[in-house]
Amino acid sequence: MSAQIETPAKTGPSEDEVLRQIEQAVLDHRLPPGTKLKEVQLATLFGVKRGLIRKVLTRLAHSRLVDQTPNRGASVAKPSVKEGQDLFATRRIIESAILETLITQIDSKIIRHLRKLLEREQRAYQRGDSETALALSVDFHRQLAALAGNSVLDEYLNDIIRRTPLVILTHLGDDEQNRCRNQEHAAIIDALEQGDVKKAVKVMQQHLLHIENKIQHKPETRQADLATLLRPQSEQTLA
Amino acid sequence: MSAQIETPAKTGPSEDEVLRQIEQAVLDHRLPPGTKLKEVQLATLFGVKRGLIRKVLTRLAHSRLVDQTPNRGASVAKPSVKEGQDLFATRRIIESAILETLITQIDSKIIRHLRKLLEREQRAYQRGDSETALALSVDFHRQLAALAGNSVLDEYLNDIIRRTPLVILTHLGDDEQNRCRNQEHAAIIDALEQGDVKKAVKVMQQHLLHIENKIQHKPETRQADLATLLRPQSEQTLA
DNA sequence: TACTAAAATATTGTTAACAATTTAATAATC
DNA sequence: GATTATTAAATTGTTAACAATATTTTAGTA
Repeated sequence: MSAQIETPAKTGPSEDEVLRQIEQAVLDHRLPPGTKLKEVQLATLFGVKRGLIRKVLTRLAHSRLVDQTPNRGASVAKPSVKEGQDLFATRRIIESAILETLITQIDSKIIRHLRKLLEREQRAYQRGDSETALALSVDFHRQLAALAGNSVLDEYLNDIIRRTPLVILTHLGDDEQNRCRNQEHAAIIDALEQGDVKKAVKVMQQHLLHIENKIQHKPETRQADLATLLRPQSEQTLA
Repeated sequence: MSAQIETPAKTGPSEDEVLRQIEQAVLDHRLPPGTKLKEVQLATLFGVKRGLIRKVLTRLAHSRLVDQTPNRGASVAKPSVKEGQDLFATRRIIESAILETLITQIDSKIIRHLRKLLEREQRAYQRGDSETALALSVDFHRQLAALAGNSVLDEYLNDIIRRTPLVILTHLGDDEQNRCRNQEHAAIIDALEQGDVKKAVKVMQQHLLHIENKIQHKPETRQADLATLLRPQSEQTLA
């Protein structure tokens, strides 16, 4: 392989790409709540200008993933207990509505699609790949929202999903116990297949309450290394 | 009073103030969908720098109140029929959930507060002040959301409320017929007072469906210019 | 006139330099 | 040593100048 002498004017990632990568890092628990997001550091890390980062941070703050204080910069948001409770309560409402919307258009193809996703999730879990398992369990909820076909509900659920890790890490800690149990995902698929919405909704409610009920007072939080952002790009395999 | 010779370095409105004013203008039907939002024009209008406006437009686009196309600037969003339907369907879900949350904490004080608001709305309507009437009827829904006490539900309802005029003006037109009927607001208060959530929810559903059902195929005032039609594949921002 | 091409204008996008502020480091005082 | 001042460094915030692109106007041609 030949050495590259001249720097080839590498064009960095776009604004949306940077945004997505930071969102993904939060989702993957690589960026814990409270992490300071310094502009020059991010700019060099992503290979973009500071102005780009600045704009992205503004957008992230607008959707409450980031806290911005004048003259003191941005950091990954740390939702209050109240906000966490409200978020989960709303999540139950939205996810129930998604199931009720989805049931009207369930067919065997959708069921197969969901089972396939679930299978991958289970396999990842069984082989101890908890990182992939987490991503796939998030995907399960996302797929339900997308399949329901209501773009606004989809939008809102995705907003909630992005903010959920912040609540869990702030108030519960990064523990296997605080994640989706995939046998409940299985039960939801079963109920959908049977056309039993009420049951599907009930399981979903319990599924979410399982975590929600734990939200009380916080344990600890530490500052994370921004360089973890360089590691990532683990392709979140999405069908 | 002495004449002021020197220009006193008037400090313009803040970023948030500019944002709110534009949002309010949309809410008041003063800024119809499709209106071009030119940066310098807005900057001089508000007495701020262009950079400020630029940031505000980014935020407005992030919450789908504004459409932004690279190199062609921003304009007030024109939601599609599909988006309009999804928005209204979601609104029914959210407002119902708000009523169900609110009912657990209803007391005579809240009822009095709502009736007072309703009275002002009715008076404004009766004296032909349709601008105030519109604002107050919006306030009715907003107050319900605020009183329910779930900050995320509140956030989402406000998001929907801000986007609703865009749907109505794009697909129905600025007509008295396409507004809240305040006798239905009255019926909702009555049901809440009686502690009858089911009835309150039912009235709310009808209330919203009254407008929602009209959304069909657009009377489309859009003058299709050839340049836009010939432009290859506008990038669809996927949620 | 109707159409095309070219120039002029207007508008958005980007950048680097600088200002303002906060944070960290060092020195001074008790 | 602990606490407060003082200085230095780092970080965020702002701006004006310029570049890139789009739009309008004008001129040219059949």
